Amino acid sequence: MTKKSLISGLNSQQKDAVLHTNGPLLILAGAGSGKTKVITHRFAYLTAAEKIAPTSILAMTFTNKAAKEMKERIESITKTSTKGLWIGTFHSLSARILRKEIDNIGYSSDFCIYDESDSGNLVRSILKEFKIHEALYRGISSKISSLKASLVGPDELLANEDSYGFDEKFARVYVRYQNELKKNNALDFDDLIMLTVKLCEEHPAVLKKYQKEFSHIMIDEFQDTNASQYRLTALLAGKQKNICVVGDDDQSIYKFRGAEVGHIRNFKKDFKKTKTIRLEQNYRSTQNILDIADSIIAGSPDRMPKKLWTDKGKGEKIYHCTTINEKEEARYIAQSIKELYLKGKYSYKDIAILYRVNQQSRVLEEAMREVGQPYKIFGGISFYQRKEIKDIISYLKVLANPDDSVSLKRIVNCPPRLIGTTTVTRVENEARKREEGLYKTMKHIITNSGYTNSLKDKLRDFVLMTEELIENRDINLSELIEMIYEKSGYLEWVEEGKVEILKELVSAAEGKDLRSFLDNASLFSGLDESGSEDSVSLMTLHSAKGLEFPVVFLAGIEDGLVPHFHAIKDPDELEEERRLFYVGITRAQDMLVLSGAKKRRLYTSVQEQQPSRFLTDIPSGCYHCIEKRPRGDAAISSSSVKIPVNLLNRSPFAAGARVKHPKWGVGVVRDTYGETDDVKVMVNFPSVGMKRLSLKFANLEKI
DNA sequence: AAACTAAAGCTTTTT
DNA sequence: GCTTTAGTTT
Repeated sequence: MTKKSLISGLNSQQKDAVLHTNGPLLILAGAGSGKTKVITHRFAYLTAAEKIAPTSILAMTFTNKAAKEMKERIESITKTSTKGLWIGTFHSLSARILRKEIDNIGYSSDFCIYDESDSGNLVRSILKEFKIHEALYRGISSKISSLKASLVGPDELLANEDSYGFDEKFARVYVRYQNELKKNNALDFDDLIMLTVKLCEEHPAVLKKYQKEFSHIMIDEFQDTNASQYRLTALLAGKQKNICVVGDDDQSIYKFRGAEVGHIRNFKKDFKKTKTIRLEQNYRSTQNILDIADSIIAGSPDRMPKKLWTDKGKGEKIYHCTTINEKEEARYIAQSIKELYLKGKYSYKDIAILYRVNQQSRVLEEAMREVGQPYKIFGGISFYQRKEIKDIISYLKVLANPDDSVSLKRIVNCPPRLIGTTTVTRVENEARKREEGLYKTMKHIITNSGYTNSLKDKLRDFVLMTEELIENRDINLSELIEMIYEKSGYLEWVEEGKVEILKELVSAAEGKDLRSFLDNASLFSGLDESGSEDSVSLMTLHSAKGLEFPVVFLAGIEDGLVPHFHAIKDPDELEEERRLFYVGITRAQDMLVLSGAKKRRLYTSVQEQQPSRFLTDIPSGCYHCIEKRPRGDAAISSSSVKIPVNLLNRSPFAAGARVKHPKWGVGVVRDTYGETDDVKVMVNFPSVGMKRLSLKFANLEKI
């Protein structure tokens, strides 16, 4: 690609951003302003025009999805593969550095990576041993995580006994946790970053090497960086300071995970001579939507000034609908979606319902079923978090790294081998005495006297099986997994219905090697979401960040939900709620509908709800209010039988079917209704628009 | 080891 | 309210 064509499709600010290749660059990228386009074109420009080696550019994102999109778009611009380049998430790229260098700080390079549940289990077993109430493990895990995110390791905590709200008991757990991780040859998510920082700080030669290697650095979603990530980027940017950060302080919504919006707001102070570029042209939303968004975010203090604009025109009206309760709200949304769909302009995948808490999805889901609209809820448990998958992954982890006692404990009695808690505790005590891992201790027990025969027999069976599997750990991974299913008896033991997903795991492993497969299993939250079917998307406001939809419904715009009642006391958290609302609004391209209920059931009690306080920041006249009262038939419809969505679409002329009419040609069925002997369908024909037809008379042909 | 009962949760969650 | 999980029973 030529130099010129790389910048030809860009607006002037985007061009400036691409062309500024030396020194720190801060790109304030408003919602929908084409930031990925800028990053990818900048990457291509650096390599094509500035002759920077692609391997010398470090491009870090937060999510695998963002990394994947970045790679794909770079590939399509440069027409070259991005394989082996330094494009990826903070965690995966850090892991890559550590695999090479971690022996410098006394770890082994074949470490395994613990996900949240693995480290949670480790914390729990420590609490148990320390006789601390086990149910506290969640809070303790998250405290450990946030300390690590702030680069406060156990040593730092002990060295500053008077800070961080020091608690001796907690400190003991923390120290022990970190020691156990090391014994298990394991790193948790936060270690991946924290230890990379430690590596760089304690080994200047290593740091220098990577500073030299990465002549240019780009960071996406910079407003989401936590202290350790910020330190890492600052270290790597080093003297060359060819660091380009892209983000939007208005969209900072992850403070609760350690993200500090100050990193982007103070970037210019930390990096002298930073050039700042604002991307303010929005290519996503109508002016009406941007006006609402602006009136909300304008009330945010300390923000970096920005004003989004569009040449799209005013667009559709924006609505705010109030209903008597959350069920009516859900029904209103589902009904509106149905009407919208029947008008034929939008398909289901163009529509999203966004909400503050997952709990809200329940009523919305119910209403969608009642009205018979297809939907998909995002953000449930992912493939790799399912119990059966985690079990098998644990087998693999043990085979790759027998020191991993957390995974070992997970599989030792699964399927049941009569090695229950008493036996495990017995082995654990022995392991502590011998200062060895569980697996080594088991091996010791079966070959030495002083233990009962029944204990030895049970453990011997398990160890022999494991040894056999370890011997085979280098064979084709799919075959290895099938061998685990067979030798462990797992496949026979597991419930009928679960066999299918175990088969999926085998095919997911096809052609991969054990180590990288395990890294991916920990570092990836799920398999690729197959988003091909036409359905409405339901998700939280948080998960919607980075996405866009032609039509967006924001449900539960009430005080207590947006802003959430946990966030109302603290001004900083309240501001984050405002930004969250802003993120929700700016997901919409053409149509935006806000809704709220007067009464809402939250847990046990029914609460009187007030409209969100943020709504008062919107000038009157910017949106239209609707007061929805339940109609007389509401009671009847709520008691009507719920028809599963998949049954609704069984007829050959179900919604979504493509049909051919002798006169009007090909069209798409949008709805069916009427009795079985006189079924009527609504068909959208591109030539003539929506038509109501009776199947009896219209000579429709399914194609 | 399955099956039951009691109890504790409960904001958001990129890795 | 409802779901998940820990603990107890058989």
